[in-house]
Amino acid sequence: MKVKRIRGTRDFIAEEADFMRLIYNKCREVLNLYGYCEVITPVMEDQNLFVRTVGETTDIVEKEMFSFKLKSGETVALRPEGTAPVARAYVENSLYSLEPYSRLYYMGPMFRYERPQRGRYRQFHQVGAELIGPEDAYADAEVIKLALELLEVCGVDKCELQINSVGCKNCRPLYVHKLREFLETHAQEICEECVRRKDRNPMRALDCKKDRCRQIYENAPRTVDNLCHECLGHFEEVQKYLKSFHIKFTVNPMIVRGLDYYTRTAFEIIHTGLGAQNAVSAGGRYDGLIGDLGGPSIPGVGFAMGVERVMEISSLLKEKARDGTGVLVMEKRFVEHAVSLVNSLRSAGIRCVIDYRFGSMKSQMRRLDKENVRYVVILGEKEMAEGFYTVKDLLSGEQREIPHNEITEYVRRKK
RNA sequence: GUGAGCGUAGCUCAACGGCAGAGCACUGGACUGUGGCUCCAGGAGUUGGGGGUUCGAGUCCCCUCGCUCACCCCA
Repeated sequence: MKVKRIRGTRDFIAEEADFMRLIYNKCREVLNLYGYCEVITPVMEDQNLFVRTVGETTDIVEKEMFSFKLKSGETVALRPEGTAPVARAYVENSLYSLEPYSRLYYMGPMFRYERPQRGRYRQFHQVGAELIGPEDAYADAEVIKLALELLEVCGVDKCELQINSVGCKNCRPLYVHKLREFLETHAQEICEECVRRKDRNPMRALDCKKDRCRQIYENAPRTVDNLCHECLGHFEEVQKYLKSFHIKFTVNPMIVRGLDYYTRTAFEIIHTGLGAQNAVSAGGRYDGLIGDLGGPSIPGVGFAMGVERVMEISSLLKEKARDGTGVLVMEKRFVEHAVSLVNSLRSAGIRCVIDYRFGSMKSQMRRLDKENVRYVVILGEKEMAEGFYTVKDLLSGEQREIPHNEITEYVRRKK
C-alpha cells in the first residue's frame, strides 16, 4: 500500500516552495520596516491555552483542534492560530517589563481539523503580527495598514477591507442579551442552526448565510448601535485614522470573528478571486487576552494572513531566470577534471550543476537547458588537450573558447 | 458533521456494455561535438480498492477509500 500525505495537507515542491519563501521574505521586509520582531513559538501548546482564549464554544475549540493526550496526562494541541501562543510567550517571558510596547510577528503552519476545500487546509500557513501595548485607535489603524501593505508586497490587489466593532467587556454582554431577545422573538422563523446559536453564541447567528435568516437579521440589533461611549469613540477614531491613511473600507456590522478574545475592532480583508473562503487576512483588537493569560492588563491588536490564499491570487511572477552554469563532460575519463571545475565554480559562488549520466552531448545539453543554466561549459578532447573550455551561452546561443584559468571570471560577469 | 461531482499512463483527458487510447511530459534517435523548433521511435496501466449483475464491466449496481466543490467555519 502506498503511503500518502494526510488529508488536507500539501507538498510544496521547488517553485512552490520558492514562492512560499518569497512571500515570507517580502513580508519580513515590511515587518522590519514597521519595527516588528519575529517570535518563533512551538507548534504545539497546552490545549487549555486555546480553550481559554479562543473560547470553549467556538468551532475551533469544539471540533477543529488536533489534540492528543500525553502519557503524563496533559492534553496537547497543534496550534490552530497564532495569537494565543504569541500572547502566552509574551506573558511567560515578561516582555511587558522589558519594553512598553511589543511589536511581534510570526510565520508558520497552523492546524485545524476541518473538511478541506478550496483555500482551506488542515495544515495551512499564516503570517501574523501582534502589536501589544497601545490602546489608542491609531494602533488599530496602523495594524490594518500593515496588513494591507503585506498583501500589496505579496502581489495581491483589489482587496476589500471591512471593519466592525464588537464592543468591550462592558457593553458586549448588554448587546448579546439584546440580541438573544431579538432571536427569541424570531425563534419560529430562523433556521435550526440559529436557534442553537441563540443560546450558545448569539453573535454567530449574524453570520448565517441563509437568505431567510439574513433578511430577518437586517433588523437585528447591531453591535455598532450598542457600543458604550468609549467603544464608540474608539471605533470612530479608527475610521478617522484609516481615512487619513487614505484607506478605503466599509463598515460591516455582520463581521463576527470566530475567536472569543476579540474586543472592539474586528476586520477582514476580502478578495473576490478566492471562492467561498474569501478572507485573505483578518484580525482585531484583544484588550483582555494578556490579562486572561495571567499577565498584566495590557491591550493588543493583531491580524493573520493566509499564505496559501495569498499564493492563489498573487500576481508575483514565479518563473525563475536562467542562472549559473552546467558542466558538460564528453568523455568519462575527464570526470576528475570536471569535479574540480564544479567545485571551484561553486566555491566562487556560482551555481553549478552537472549531468551525472554523461550521455551523448545532445542529451546532456538538453538536460542542462532544462536545468535553466545560463552557460554550458564543455569539457571534451580538444578542450583538455589545448587548455580551454568551450562555453555556450544558452540565452544568445553564442559560443566562445575560454582559457581554463579565466573560466570563473567569464561565467560570473555577464548578466 | 451534511450535500453534490469526480477517480483511466507522471500530468490533462478520450474509449455506444465488446482488442485500454491520445496530447503533454520523460527517454533515445534523425543531427555519432551542441539545447529550444520539427519529425521518428520507445518505456510506461491491478482503469483507486472490494464485491455483484453479465457470455463479456473502465462503462451498470452496492460498499469502501481518496480527491474536488459547496454548506458549516475561517486565514
